[in-house]
Amino acid sequence: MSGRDWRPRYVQVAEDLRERIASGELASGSVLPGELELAERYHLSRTSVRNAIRQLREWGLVRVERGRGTYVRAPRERVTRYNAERYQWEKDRVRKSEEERRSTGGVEFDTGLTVADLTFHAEYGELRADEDLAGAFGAPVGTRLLRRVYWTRPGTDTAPLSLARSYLPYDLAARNPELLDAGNEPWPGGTQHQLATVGVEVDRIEERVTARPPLPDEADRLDVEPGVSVLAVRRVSLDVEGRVVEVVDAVYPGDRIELVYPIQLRRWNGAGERWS
Amino acid sequence: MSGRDWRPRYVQVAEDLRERIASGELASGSVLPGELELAERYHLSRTSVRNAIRQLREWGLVRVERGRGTYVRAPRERVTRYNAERYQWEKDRVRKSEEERRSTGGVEFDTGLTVADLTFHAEYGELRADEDLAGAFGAPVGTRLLRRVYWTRPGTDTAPLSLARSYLPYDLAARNPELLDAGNEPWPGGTQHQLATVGVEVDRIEERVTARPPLPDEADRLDVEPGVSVLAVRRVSLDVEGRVVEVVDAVYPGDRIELVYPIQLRRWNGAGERWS
DNA sequence: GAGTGGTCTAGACCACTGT
DNA sequence: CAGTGGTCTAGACCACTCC
Repeated sequence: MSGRDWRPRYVQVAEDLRERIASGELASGSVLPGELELAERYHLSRTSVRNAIRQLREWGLVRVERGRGTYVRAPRERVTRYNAERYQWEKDRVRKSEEERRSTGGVEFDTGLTVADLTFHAEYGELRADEDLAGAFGAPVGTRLLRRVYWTRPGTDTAPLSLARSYLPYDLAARNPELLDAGNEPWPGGTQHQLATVGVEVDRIEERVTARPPLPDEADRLDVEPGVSVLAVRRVSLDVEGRVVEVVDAVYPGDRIELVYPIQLRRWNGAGERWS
Repeated sequence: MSGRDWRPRYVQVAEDLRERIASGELASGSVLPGELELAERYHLSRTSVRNAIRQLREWGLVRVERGRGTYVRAPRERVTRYNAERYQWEKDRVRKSEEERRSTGGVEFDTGLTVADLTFHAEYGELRADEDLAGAFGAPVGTRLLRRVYWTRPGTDTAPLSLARSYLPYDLAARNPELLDAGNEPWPGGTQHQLATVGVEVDRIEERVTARPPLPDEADRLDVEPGVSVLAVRRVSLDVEGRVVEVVDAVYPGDRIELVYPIQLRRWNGAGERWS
């Protein structure tokens, strides 16, 4: 370094380590030197080194494991989700044969993987709508809901790609008792097919996207460092009569997922140069 | 507290302060006691108190100002952006009179505010496409681009709602020299009208949404604490011939913005109960 | 038992803000 | 000037992992 560097020392250390990771000197998967050793090397206290490491965690560059060490993360490839196309694809699939439906699920749509490569988890439960959910359903507080929790991940990876809480009106789901049994998951054809078995055609889906730091349990399950961001998506499905038939709160690791939304505008159709 | 609380002390302090803020005991806008005083009150070291305050910052509950103090944030109302409707509305407006266009801009569409209530900033510059932008435009690296930086905020608030970098192919923009002059901003009618003056009809817009921690300068400008998340949106506009006519990289404070995307599915149209 | 990261202490000096 | 938050030190004890 030539001249003074006025940034705090711990920022300089973080920068230095960042460069070493980027250059491959610290290969992904390898262990960083222990905090005491880093402190010695950089002539700093352990506290300052820890501050530097906190930066690296927030940047998503390292993963810290208690009692073991600090590891360089594999550069994460982003998975791109085309939700609009995906839901249409799921809807089209509802009317295909069970065999066809069984062969692929929604995650494969994103990743190209087959069912065998995926770890899938589902938990079912019951719930009374709180104010928030009641508002989403346009139903009274206390309405009985079927609550389902999912997480999916590519079998090769250790990191789930999504964590989703789905809510269905209990009375609606109960029309087909099979829908109340978590043992039937993964359901061939997905939620839209499940809804179809009780006579519901999904017509319109609205996604509300926000970003926030992960809650502690989400950080665990999605394997994101606390301090990294997650995308929180609330997905509301409406049937052809405009009734809310499902509400999903999904959480994605912000650094591994990219959500793509296409917006088609109406054409002017040969109106020529009418602008002023 | 009854029984042992095994969480770290600083987490307990953060929780305690969180509850005091939620209950209104610490009103929004008010100053927290200094770190030394908090340390004394909780019988902790200043370091531990600082850890607690770091949590509150990540939760977006307090804002820290150096040399002044730590302030309780106003609970942030979320602004909801309906981008699909918004772009259609902007497109429709292209063919309205200049007077009509002049009266409202895009931000008002979201907030209901009028132009007078808004602070608007634009900077123009030139740029050669790097690999990333060249890929987005489907053009060679080094292609000349017009680069425009915007930020907007409600005049009453101190916090910008968005920070956007827009890129246009320079040769396209140069067909109307007025488009090269930042002095013409805010342009009545927005980008779609600007493009219309050089003969472009925008047909399709694609938004790619990700989440990440803010860069230091973004944290400054958007007034989010470092550690809080931002929504990063890349918006690509295509004209009726499928050419990329604009690329925008927009950043929104994740805790103040909600992006809504409607997804309309094709109807089955009286096909009846064909599911198996 | 040795090594790791997580928490915590009791100091210190600094730059910045207000009066 | 006094008070604030930002950085930094040189220790300490703990729970956890691995051998």
